[in-house]
Amino acid sequence: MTPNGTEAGSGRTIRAVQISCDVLRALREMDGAGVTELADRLGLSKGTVHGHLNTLHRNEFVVKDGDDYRVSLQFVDFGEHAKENVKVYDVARKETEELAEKSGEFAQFMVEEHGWGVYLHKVNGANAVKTASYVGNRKHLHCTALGKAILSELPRERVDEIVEARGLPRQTENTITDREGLYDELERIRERGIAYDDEEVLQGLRCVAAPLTGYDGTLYGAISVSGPISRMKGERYREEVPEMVQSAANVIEINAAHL
Amino acid sequence: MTPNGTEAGSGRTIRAVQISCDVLRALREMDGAGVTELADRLGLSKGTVHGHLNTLHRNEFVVKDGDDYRVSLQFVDFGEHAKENVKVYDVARKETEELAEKSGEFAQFMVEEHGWGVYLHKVNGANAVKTASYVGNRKHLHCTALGKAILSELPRERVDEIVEARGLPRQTENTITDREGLYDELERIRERGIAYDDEEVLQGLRCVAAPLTGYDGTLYGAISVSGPISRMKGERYREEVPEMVQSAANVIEINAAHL
DNA sequence: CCGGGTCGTTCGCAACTCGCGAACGGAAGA
DNA sequence: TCTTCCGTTCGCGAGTTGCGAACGACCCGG
Repeated sequence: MTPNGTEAGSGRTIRAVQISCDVLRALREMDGAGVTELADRLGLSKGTVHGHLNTLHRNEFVVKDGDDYRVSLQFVDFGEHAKENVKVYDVARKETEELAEKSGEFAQFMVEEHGWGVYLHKVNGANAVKTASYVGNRKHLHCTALGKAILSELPRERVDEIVEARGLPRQTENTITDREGLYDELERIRERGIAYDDEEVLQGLRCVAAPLTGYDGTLYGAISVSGPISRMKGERYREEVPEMVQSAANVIEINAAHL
Repeated sequence: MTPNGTEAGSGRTIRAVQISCDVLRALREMDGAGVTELADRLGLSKGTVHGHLNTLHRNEFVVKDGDDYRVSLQFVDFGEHAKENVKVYDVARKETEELAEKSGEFAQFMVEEHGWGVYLHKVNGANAVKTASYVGNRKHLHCTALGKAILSELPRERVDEIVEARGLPRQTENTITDREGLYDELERIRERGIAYDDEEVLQGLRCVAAPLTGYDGTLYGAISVSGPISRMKGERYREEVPEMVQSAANVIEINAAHL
């Protein structure tokens, strides 16, 4: 059994529950839908879908808006609880805000879950930069500075597991898409203690990230500063910003020690 | 069939899905738990609970941390989607921030769902006041200014339905706990266009709220300003703040018109 | 170093659930 | 008015699922 599940398929799974999960995922992706629409998409009978929606509705996981069903706001409540369960959440959140202020740039905080990188906080500094990601968004780990910082502190077999499960899809022309290249990059990150993203996600955007690790080696996540290439260059990109990120990371790690 | 489901129980429900929902709710309340713990609490066999957790884990709705299971961060993602589905979310969010800045107090935005009041945004003004509620939190509608503002714009039969389903539990000694008293209060709110909470939630805290309605009568939610009784009194409490709230509500309503 | 207790996990079996498909009723459009 | 589309209901039989017992790993105390 893997330590932190990303394994493909094992043990018994309950068909009815699987169907409800499929229904929920479809509702999320479609931004709401009717019974017939869902039944067609999922290859199920209308009666079946209706039964599932009815059960989910009683449990307040979906809302009914006329004849359309949508994912309910109870997910916000559950999500908030999930965030609170992240050990360093409160400290990291506060420190991310400070990092944004100090740098004047865009600061973010990410953790790993199920082999994905999940954004948990994002703060605009004085010079706002728009990004497509939102809090709760799940992204591949290999193609952002934050994700690579996280991967760099995971044991090799876990990295393999994640690559196996999630793949290394190309994001831009700078994306690392082969396993060897990833290993090399992670090694460089471990040496520096800092991960870079040089226009790998978005043209003209650079990002500097540091992993957050406990003294016992546990990995908490990563924090970063992103900004346009016009401001992120030279000594600022190589020294100044990395030091700010590193020192914020240290503060979080120290505060995490007595939790 | 009710227009916006709060009805008790009708139609077929799927037992396996019901069990998984119970498991998720229990996990949320217990902040994570093991198989045996859950089985005892829910009156199910260990094997059954394990099967459900396994299915939920495959679908990434729970995380496994050693032998404990917890609600996953995927709920954050789903929650974000649910928020985006709220029509006035973006406008209301922005206007809530502005309201906090103008008033210097604590501003909030709430919508109704499944007979609950759900906080969707909260902003601290210059003079921060701590409150227990968080974004995504679900509260009874009858015991806050925001909730009463919402109820005041709902048709009477829907109010009855909600009272039937959720009850009128006492929060403080000022809580309205009988149906007649509630009707009277809602009538006063409709006359003024403004709902007050005079230490009904927390001693020393006052709140001023306005409902958000479309021109066709649809109800979007409510926004409010809360502050300590020391600052919320006299003309400021009766005129100044209500006008600020009202005008913010108008901006939202105007922007909502062309959506 | 051993043994009792705990835990998560697996598995076979029987009961009953649940997915199907057809039929119904209402709403909207031609 | 007739057609079509939708959500909803319902009976039936295949097969899913919940149970309980058994297993193996782990921890702790003796």
